[in-house]
Amino acid sequence: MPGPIQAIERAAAVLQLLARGRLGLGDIAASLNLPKGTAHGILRTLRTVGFVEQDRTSGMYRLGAALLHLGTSYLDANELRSRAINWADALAARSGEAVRIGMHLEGNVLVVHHVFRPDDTPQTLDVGALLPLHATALGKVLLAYDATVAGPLAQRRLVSFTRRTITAPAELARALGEVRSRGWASEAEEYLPGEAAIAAPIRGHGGLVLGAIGVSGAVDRVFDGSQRPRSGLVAQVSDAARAVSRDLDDTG
Amino acid sequence: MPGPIQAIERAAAVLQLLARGRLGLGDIAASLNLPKGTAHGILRTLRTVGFVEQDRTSGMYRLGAALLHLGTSYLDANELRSRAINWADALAARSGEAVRIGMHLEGNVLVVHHVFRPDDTPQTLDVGALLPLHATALGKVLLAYDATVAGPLAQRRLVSFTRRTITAPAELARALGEVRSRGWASEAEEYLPGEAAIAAPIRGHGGLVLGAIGVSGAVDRVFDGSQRPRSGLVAQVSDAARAVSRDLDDTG
DNA sequence: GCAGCCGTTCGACATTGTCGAATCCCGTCA
DNA sequence: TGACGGGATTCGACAATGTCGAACGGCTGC
Repeated sequence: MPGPIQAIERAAAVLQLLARGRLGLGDIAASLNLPKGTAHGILRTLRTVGFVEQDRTSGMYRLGAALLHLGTSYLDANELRSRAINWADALAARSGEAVRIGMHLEGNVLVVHHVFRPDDTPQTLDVGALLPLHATALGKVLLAYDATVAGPLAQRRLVSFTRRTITAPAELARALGEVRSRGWASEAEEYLPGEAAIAAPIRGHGGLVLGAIGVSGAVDRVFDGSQRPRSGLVAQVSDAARAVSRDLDDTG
Repeated sequence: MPGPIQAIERAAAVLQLLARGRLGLGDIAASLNLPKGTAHGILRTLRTVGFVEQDRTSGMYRLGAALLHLGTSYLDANELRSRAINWADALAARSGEAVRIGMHLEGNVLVVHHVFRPDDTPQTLDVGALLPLHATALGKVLLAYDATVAGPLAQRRLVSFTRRTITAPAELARALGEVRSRGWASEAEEYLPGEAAIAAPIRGHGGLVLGAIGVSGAVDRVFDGSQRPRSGLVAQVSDAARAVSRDLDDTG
């Protein structure tokens, strides 16, 4: 494979950096080990195409509006998401909980679809959000079934979000074995206090795991009195996952 | 201003192209007047950074998942949106209609926020969608108040979406004058049959129009018996727009 | 009014991307 | 099965292009 184009790689790195928040030219140049002049040229170009905007007064750079449209255009073309939308709605209605669909992206779970819990409480849409692999039910499913996901994670430190986050690699490995044997994953207060989740794998052509679908909600609704995921919810999630997989296999 | 970086400009053009749908290498090269080899190098680079994906079997290219995260990261940093969220919720609750907030992007209205109509009917989120300037209430507001928006549009043909879409430049100019004198814009079945909308400008520092906020819904709910926008709704929208503007001015 | 910081410009250099032809791969049709 | 065709991909020589670091200019806060 011949070499990638340097300027484009650098521009992408700049965008990834800015996704974490607005930065000044100096910070950007320093983070990427680039001369200020070079970084400025990249920024200037990204600004002309609308991928980056600059604060008039402070001079700081932030992401631009054109990226929003590109991001949502990705969603429209996403096979997994478009197939899963109907099943996700049904799952949310039946389970009474919020439903999310996730895929692997560079050591994270990328949320590609989100159906609000069917009640009137205000909720924030987290389509496009990145979640940790090891602390969410969606992520555990991806880790358990996709070798290309699990490999890179071995290098990374398992960061702790709550007291119950799994941070020991051995313990995570055991949990993933359990996921594989049961065919679904769960999580209680490992990422957000008071929140629990259940997820199952979505499979494509030859059983290949493409993503995960799951419900999440208050821990006392998702888990029963004996600290276990409610079996009714588990069945609903598993059924939905199988339905999406069948859908993908039929037409894909 | 020194020249922008060619490779990055081209990469951006490729992404904009792919936002319209998946394409083969040949199509991309032809559309951009590039040799296939050059286009391939750009695509290969965009693939390594996750901005583009390629179909294993057909070889076709489509946008990549990394863009989704960038797009939503833009939303998090967007001042206008974050200020307006609370007011948009309130407007939706009071009016009983869907609320959208739009900004100008390259001759279109970019939807940066969307609150569903507060009932149980299924609705699709169109944050990130691009709407026409001349056929929507949000767009008319932007056209009426922002010279940098109106200028470029003069060159473009006014495409027709329904029988009621304004396609004559003179008629549009008259309508925009009316918008300026009233302080708000409306639209009935000019974009989607059965749909009507009302919108008002959101202003920043020195009265500069940054975007627009408005409601949209069934034409017989938004308009009254005599084909005019319901005055109650107009007042609600105008109030919301003023509230957001004040919010922006206070802290911006 | 001075010092330091930060974004921006500039021009010489050679690294880097560009180009178009040649190659490979795969699905299709004879 | 074998030849065809359309597509993606590779390759290497060329020079156009991006890179670099130093110098500039405007701003803020001492």
